[in-house]
Amino acid sequence: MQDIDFTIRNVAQFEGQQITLKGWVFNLRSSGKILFLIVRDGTGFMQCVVSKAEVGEEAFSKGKQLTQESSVILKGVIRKDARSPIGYEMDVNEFEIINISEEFPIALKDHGVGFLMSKRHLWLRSPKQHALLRIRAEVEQGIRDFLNQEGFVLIDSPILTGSAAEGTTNLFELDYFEEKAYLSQTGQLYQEAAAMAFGKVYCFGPTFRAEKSKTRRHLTEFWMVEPEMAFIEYEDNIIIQENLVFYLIQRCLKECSQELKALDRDISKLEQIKLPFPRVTYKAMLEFLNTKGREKTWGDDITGLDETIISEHYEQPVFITHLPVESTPFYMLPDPSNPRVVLAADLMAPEGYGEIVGGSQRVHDLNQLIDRIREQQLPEEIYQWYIDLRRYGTVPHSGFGMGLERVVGWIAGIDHIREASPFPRTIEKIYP
RNA sequence: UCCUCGAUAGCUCAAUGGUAGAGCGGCUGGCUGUUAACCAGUAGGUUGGGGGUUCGAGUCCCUCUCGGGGAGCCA
Repeated sequence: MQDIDFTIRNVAQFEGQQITLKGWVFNLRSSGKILFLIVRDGTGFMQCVVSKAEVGEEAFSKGKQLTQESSVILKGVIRKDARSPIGYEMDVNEFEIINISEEFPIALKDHGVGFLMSKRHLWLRSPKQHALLRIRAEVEQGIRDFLNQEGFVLIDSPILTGSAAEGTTNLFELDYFEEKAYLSQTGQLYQEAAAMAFGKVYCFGPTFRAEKSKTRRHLTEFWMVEPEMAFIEYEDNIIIQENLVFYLIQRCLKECSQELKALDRDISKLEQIKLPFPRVTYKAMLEFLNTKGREKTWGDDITGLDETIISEHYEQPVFITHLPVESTPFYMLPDPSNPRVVLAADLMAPEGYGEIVGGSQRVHDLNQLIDRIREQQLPEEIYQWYIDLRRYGTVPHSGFGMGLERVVGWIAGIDHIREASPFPRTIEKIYP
């Protein structure tokens, strides 16, 4: 029964034992009498040695027919070997070929990203992509574990919505039984409703933006976690955010060291992250940007280039706080002590990665909310249910949204977030 | 939507306006310690589509299509 449990990831437990390995030939080299197979089983990569002396003439010549990505079942003994990157190899004494793979399109050499994305269904098998998506899985699980420990309840927001949440960004429109509906760009407003029922809640799922963005930071479909907390105000909201981000870094350093190594990530950059994260007001950040040659005045957006400048300057994630009221969504609460700004903060990851979290305290006063909706000339009718939340036992509350692919991209140290998604959707990529 | 760069063998790329090539991958053979192995041989092309200039276009011009990078906007 023991060999059923064998995986390359826990190979060390099987030294000296006869095991069965089921997997795929990642690469192979052969000579007249010895065949080296690098086999992957989904958990890792390991070299397996087939020698003619061990398996016999007939089996050996059969083995020489193997190609890259052929599927095999190998039986053999695990042996410690200093030459192996994982410290162990397998001496094969018996093998079965499930399928001789046709010529695999992705050779073991450099390819262009356009080609690799067109073969995304096959590219997932490559070591770096494999490592990246394992890190994504760890981050996702980490987010759930952290929030559950903190007493949050998962309340899924709908993906099909009848109205735009923020009114500004482009939505994917679709026909909903002869009415217009949209793919959700945020679950936040629904989370506010849920927070009034459960206290601390979150949603975690795909969101959609039909903006024609073509940058390393954008996807048209991306995953976002959106916690929302009743009775939590601006300050505590920020503390939860930095604790979550810090937790995710620590967790990946601990659980994904192999993956980070496979990606050549400089983990010292992650190891030096410490709490609390610095906070800089929007106003002070404009002054900083102007010392870097930007010409920013009050009300200007912090653009992608600005984000790069900021996040290359700071070694820690940094909050940009007290954003100008005129350029922020209607639901953000103006600062009672300075109505020109809102009690909101965006979190910038270091090393040039830019914004990963955006959060704010929400407007909870009925009349103030109606005023802000009117100021921004939004269609009041469709927000009636949201306005209702301020009629029936309204309380101060706060929340934030964190982009999964951006966090994964930063932790993994990749240069474009599309690789942090198994099947990324970008402006011109819907297949495969 | 705009700016910019690009499209040549399966892939990554080369080729001054003058006979389309290399490396990798494939195939055949050789090799008992290779880590994207190495050595020898071999097959593989409507140079993205259309139009134009020219004695002659992969190369110059126009246009369309597709793709990379970036802007705006945002997580």
